[in-house]
Amino acid sequence: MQEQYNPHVIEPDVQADWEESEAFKVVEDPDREKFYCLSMLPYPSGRLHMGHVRNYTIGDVISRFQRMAGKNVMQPMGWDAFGLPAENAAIKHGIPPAAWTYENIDHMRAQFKRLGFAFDWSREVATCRPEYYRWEQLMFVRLFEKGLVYRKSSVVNWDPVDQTVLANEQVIDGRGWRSGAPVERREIPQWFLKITDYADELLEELDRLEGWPDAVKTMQTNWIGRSEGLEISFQVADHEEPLTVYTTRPDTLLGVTYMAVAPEHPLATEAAAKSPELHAFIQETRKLQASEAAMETLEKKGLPLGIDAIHPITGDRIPIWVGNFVLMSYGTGAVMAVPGHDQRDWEFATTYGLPIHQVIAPADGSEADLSQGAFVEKGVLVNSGEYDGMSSQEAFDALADRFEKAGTGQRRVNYRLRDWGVSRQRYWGCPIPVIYCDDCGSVPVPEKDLPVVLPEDVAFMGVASPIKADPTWRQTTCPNCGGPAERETDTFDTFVESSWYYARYCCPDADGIVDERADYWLPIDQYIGGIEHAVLHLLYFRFWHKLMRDAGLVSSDEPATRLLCQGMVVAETYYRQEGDETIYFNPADVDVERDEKGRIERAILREDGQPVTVGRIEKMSKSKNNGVDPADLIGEYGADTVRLFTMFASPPDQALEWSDAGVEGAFRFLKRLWRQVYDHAQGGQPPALDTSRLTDEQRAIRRRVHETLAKVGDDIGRRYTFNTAIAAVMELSNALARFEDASDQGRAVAREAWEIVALILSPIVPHVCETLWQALGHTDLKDQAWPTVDEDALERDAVTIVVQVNGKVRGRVQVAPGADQDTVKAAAMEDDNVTRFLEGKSIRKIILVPDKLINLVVG
RNA sequence: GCCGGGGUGGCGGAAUUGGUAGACGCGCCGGACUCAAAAUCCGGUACUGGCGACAGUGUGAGGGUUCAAGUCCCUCCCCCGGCACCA
Repeated sequence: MQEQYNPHVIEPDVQADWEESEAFKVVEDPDREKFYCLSMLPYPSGRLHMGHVRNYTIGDVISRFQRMAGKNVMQPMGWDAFGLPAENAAIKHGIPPAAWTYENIDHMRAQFKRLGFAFDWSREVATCRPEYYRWEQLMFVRLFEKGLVYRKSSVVNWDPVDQTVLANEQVIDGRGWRSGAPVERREIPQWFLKITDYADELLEELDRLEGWPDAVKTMQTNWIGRSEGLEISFQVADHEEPLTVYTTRPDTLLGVTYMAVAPEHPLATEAAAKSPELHAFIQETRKLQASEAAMETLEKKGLPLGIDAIHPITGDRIPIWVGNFVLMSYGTGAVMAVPGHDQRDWEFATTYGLPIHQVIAPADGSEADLSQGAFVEKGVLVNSGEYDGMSSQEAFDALADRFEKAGTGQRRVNYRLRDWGVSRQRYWGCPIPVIYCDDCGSVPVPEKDLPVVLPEDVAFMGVASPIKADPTWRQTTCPNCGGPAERETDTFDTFVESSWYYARYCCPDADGIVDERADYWLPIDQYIGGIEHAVLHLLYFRFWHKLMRDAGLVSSDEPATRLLCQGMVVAETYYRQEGDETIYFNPADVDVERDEKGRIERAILREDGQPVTVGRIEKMSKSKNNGVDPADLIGEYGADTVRLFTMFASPPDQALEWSDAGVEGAFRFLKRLWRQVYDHAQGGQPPALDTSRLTDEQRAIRRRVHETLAKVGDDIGRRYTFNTAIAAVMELSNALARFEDASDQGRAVAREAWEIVALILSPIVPHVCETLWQALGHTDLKDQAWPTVDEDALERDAVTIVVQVNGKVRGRVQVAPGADQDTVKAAAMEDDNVTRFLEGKSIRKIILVPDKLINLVVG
């Protein structure tokens, strides 16, 4: 053993050994309990960032712990390799997206290996390879045949200059990010998967996902947004077609004072033909962005169409308006408005001087002031003729019965969830396997003709997709009639690839979507990824699993039993304002000056010695220039230090604030630990531990060792609070530093302690622990089991009880464990400070929390 | 706008089921070692008052429940994530 801790020597050695012995390669073994630990696969952007390091370190710690707990652990890795950034790189630098992507994958794989993650690399997949995406095309074809796929028009952002569809993130302040041209809304035909067919199951099974965070389950519940309501048809004056709306509050029907339709609604189109003002308004709404956030925050505007609906109960004429906030693609493209009892309707009615009628009164008999805002709660009907006095629920039932009998309405369960649009008008994605024939329509590509391969050796001319720009790629013949036909040139949403990769890892060489090995490994025992995926990815992933189940490919209902959502990695920002421009400086180039209390006084750019402004703490990003390159850190401190700090700085589900000084601290701890074990090992092999012959001090330190062992096992194995596990080992290491006992049994106690430390820290810092373990006279820590707590070692002779008087701490007393109230009280009465606060008062009540606290309530 | 999460010393955080607020680490202050510096080691460090024992205050703001509240309830403020074509 070297005297100095040198990660750059030991880490490559340990990693070479893992590589040689294929230490983390696993095969199915029905006789052993399996554990499938999966971290969300990365997009190969080029270099690892700290978010990756955090995500995969968490997964690695859990994997290594479960391995020590005796499970057959699979931890695979792969690449979410299709996506927009590869196309951007191609457009900017002229490199084909495929070449750019493969280069990035090679670089990042090497970085992963340098971090010492226990991945089974034999299962690696890259989603941009035909041998991966062909199975996804096959799945689509089967869903097509099952009727779970359909094509309809939907809205996209259109850049009129670049003549291309823009992603929401490519629209900045309503303009295309490259062209700067105002973006338009455009409807184009696209493919959809019927996720709404599974809405009920996706909702109900959330209740059974006990290992998922409540936050995720709540967000998914709200996203699916199941509601029970009534679909009602309103006659339109001088029109044949009725106007159909859906409402969850039919009890407010008598309070309807206007209707609103989408700008694309046929009634709006009809009215606009006669009114230049309406025409101009509708044209204006085309410039709005397609995103929901943009729709919801825009100023609500509208104009009357000059067409009236007929109220189905009163027969009154109700004006129909066009509203910029109504979307044609949701529901029927029309809504009924009840300004008295819906806040958005109230605001619109107030702006445009539309009447506000109260039809619901508070159930408790109080008054609702509709001049201040809508009364949105349920209550008792008023001003509603024969329905007056009914509760909201009674009125719901009465009105639903009435409309169903009359055939002008029906009860309906509605979902906020919309079907999944999977078409993207981009090149670097999986081709959608459909052929268009003038005679046969949309025909799925026959299974024998799969995969439809995306050409990889392409050049970008401008921004257009090379397979759209190339007139020959799409030419084909119809598989049905043999006539000339064209291929679909759209590709899949990349969420499709990430919806089933976890199943492919189980059997990466299967000749089919998956084979029987999938059912050995699935469901995933622990899934780890960012909270930003709480809804979209995690819902599509659950949906696709059910599609595979219903196709007979897997037998479980849900893909993952336990989910951990890790927080972001954030860091300080430093900047200077130069005119309109904000220039950000990397924290590595800035020196911070502090006052004598450690508060930041100012920050200086090292390069020019001039001050920079200390900005707020933000997610690490290129734009804020506050990223830290993991490669640099590994080069300086080694992988173990980076892993240790990442796990120590905060609990996994919270934001992790980067701190260079904190990394130093982690490195210092490993150096100290190394030194302590080195000093101990210099003393040679101690005799066997004889627990019957220990001194009080030896027993005390041994109790701490086993307490720490129990706590760390609980923290890593159950609570996933790796930060407190590390803190506990640090405390133990501090205690062992003060334990200077060179006697035989003293050294035997220390030996046991250092062995346990090496074992329990090994999931987090595997390289240094492997080396220390060997220095303590063993071989191969990687095959060791998690140590067992010696319950006898945990026994105590005395406990400290906190003494409170009226809830304030006034003293502490030592008593035997399990002491009863009278004993504790008697001990407390001997404390001068306690009796001081009891003087002249009588004890009214005593509360004892056994072995912890006694509260004397006096008055 | 809607849905979800968060706010505790100078900083990251701990307090697991309503029971000692501030573990552990960073920073800072003081000391040892050194010709000196770095590294390392030792001690101190929520705030206010006090030599001290100790007392008072304190977990975003305000209110409430309780013997006891960082933790439960109500109102409000601020920050972060998501909002269906970023991944």
